[in-house]
Amino acid sequence: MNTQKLPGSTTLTLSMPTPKIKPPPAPPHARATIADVAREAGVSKATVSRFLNHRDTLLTPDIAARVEVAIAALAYSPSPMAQGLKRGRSRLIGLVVADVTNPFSVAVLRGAEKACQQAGYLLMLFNLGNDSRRESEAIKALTAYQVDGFILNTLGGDAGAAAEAARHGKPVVLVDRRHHDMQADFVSIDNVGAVLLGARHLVEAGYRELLFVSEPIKNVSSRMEREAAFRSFVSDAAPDIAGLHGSTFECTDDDSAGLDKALQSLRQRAEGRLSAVISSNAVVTLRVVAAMARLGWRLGADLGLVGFDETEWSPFIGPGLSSIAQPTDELGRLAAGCLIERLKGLDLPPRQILLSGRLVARGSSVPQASPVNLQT
Amino acid sequence: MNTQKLPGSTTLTLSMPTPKIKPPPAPPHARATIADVAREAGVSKATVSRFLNHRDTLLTPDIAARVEVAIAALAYSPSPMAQGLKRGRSRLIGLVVADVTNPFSVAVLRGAEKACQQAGYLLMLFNLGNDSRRESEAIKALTAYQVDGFILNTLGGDAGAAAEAARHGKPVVLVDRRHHDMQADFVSIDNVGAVLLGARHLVEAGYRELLFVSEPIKNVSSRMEREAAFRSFVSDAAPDIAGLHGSTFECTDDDSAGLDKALQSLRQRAEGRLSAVISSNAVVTLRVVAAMARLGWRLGADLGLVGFDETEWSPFIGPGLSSIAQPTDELGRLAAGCLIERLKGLDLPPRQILLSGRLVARGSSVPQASPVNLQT
DNA sequence: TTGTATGCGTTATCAT
DNA sequence: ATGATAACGCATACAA
Repeated sequence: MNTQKLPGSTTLTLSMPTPKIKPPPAPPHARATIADVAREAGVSKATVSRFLNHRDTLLTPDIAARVEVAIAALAYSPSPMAQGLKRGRSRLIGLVVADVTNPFSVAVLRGAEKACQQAGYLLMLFNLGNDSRRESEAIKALTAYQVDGFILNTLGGDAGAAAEAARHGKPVVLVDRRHHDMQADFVSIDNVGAVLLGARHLVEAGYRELLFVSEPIKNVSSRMEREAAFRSFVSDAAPDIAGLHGSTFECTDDDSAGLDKALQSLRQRAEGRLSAVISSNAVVTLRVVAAMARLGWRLGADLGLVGFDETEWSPFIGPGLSSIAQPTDELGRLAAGCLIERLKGLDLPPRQILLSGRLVARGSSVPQASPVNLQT
Repeated sequence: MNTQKLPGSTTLTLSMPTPKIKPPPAPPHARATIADVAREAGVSKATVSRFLNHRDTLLTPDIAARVEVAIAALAYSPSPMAQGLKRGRSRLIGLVVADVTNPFSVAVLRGAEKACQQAGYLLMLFNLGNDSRRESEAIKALTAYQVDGFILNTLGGDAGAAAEAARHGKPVVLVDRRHHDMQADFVSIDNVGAVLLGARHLVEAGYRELLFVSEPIKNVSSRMEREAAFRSFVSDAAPDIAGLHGSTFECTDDDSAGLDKALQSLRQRAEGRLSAVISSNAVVTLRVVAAMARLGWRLGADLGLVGFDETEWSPFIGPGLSSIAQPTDELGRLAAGCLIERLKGLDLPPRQILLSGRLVARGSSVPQASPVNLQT
């Protein structure tokens, strides 16, 4: 043990009493490893590991104490990477979002992130930028990182992608948009109820010619459900309400002219009856508002409007935007909560959690010409 | 090799011709490892690894081809976890955000996420929820995961935290808020220029009694810079402009009464001169708008307003909100870009990248009583 | 109760 | 040019 070769060390002898040949006392600012702690505490790595993971299996108080101080002294914390490699799980949760631009997504993100943090999970974010083709890419990248589970708020176009994740045994929770027959928890607003809330409100306010404006339905479940709910509301209620009529319109990002035309023909159809729009989310709402600005129409008076998603700016658009508020924070929290329960071992058939929306009535749904300055 | 013990396998012999004892051909849906590929291609793990990482060191075309098909056949992709453990880097970037609620943060996040994705990095998100005490917690959690670098948009109150990250050799880029004398790249809007843009615009429009409204300045650099810029604009310009006067106000989340009072005393001070507000970000802008709604004042006519941050809803608040647009997407992209350059080995002294803002003039900064309906 | 040894999936340092 | 092998930091089955 004495005459070992120390690479790169000449045998110059200084006035050091005991040469103390221990391996270089750890490079200045590298993270301490479990081995360092073990050495410091004079125990084996296994003991340290047990102290960390199985505090139930009794250790000698003496030893436990030594390990504890060593850990504190070295500011040791285990490497999640190594743990992940060994355990197969990572305390990471993958969050895939269709579009971070959408206020709804951000709000959900916010709730989910908070819940994850509290449970000691970190979030890996993947934004699709509304490009559904990248969905499977996202899942792949995230599974590569051994995320323990997924929160998905995607178009679900590439159903296979998410399904594969589930097949790998990773729990998945879908938010707002359900994928076709997937084994996964699902957290969403009660779309049927929410649409009813908005539609009834408009009818009660006196509007009769209704238009449901949505982003391209494609196969997005929430859009389909909302549109279907609107349609059936109209056909159910029409017999009882004189002059009630409804139609729908899909509005793309780049075709503002099309939207203008749709709104004009709406009022034309109305022939004196009051007409109104239900918009399927905040992005669409803003498009409708922009169209009305172009047309020089007044919210409420010339055209009623109730939009999905309550935002901080809803109160301040024109006479105030009436909206159908979603409990976004709660949705995010619940989604994360579901996932974490599963990760803790909960084994139940897929659940559906439907939260109800809340109507926030403002000036955009009152037909009487309203004073045009701001009001809360 | 024949009579080895297969744990849990009785020696029952079926009509299988060749027993083909190879280790269970991989549990159905586990990810393929480099060993699987090696076996499939009939080469060593080392060769596969070289094929992946050192395509420059020539491999026999024959072998390379075999490896290639094996990889494709098994849909193999390396485990970032294992790579991280071995290499010490993870292709992960930590993004710490003071407040995901702030539209500015989200916009930056969006730009950064895109750039990272393109460069093959994934984003780990940590939201502080405006709780600066959790800053070091965030850094710690993220370093634990071996993130290769940080993008920080935080209060910087806990300067030590970020500094420590830098000390660990991890590159750091600060967005919008610089920390006290930290060795890090810094990406931001040119605050002085931006404030000038807004202030000059208001003065040109005829406003004379100016109020700068900000969130609590604390030690946040961007808030300090903006406030200072406002102050020096006023003192510089006052000699040349009759009746010009300016003051500042810090507005907290919960004290709407205080804001109301501040605005009222502003108009009182004005004594007939036109008064206006510059707000330091979108959150504050909304607070000011809310206050004006409470007071029943008209934007532009009763009080001028120019706010930092252009949003999708800016055009539709009252007569349109005049704003100082920040190139948020670009800021995010640049931040990520800086970081990735560093990760590629670039070794330069810390850079400062300042982008200039753009004034978007709308109705909220024209004093003439404007038609109250929406206009773009 | 504690220590020893092995393996998780990679990469890198040796040989060959 | 390719193959065996030893880490990386940790958890665990097994031995003591």
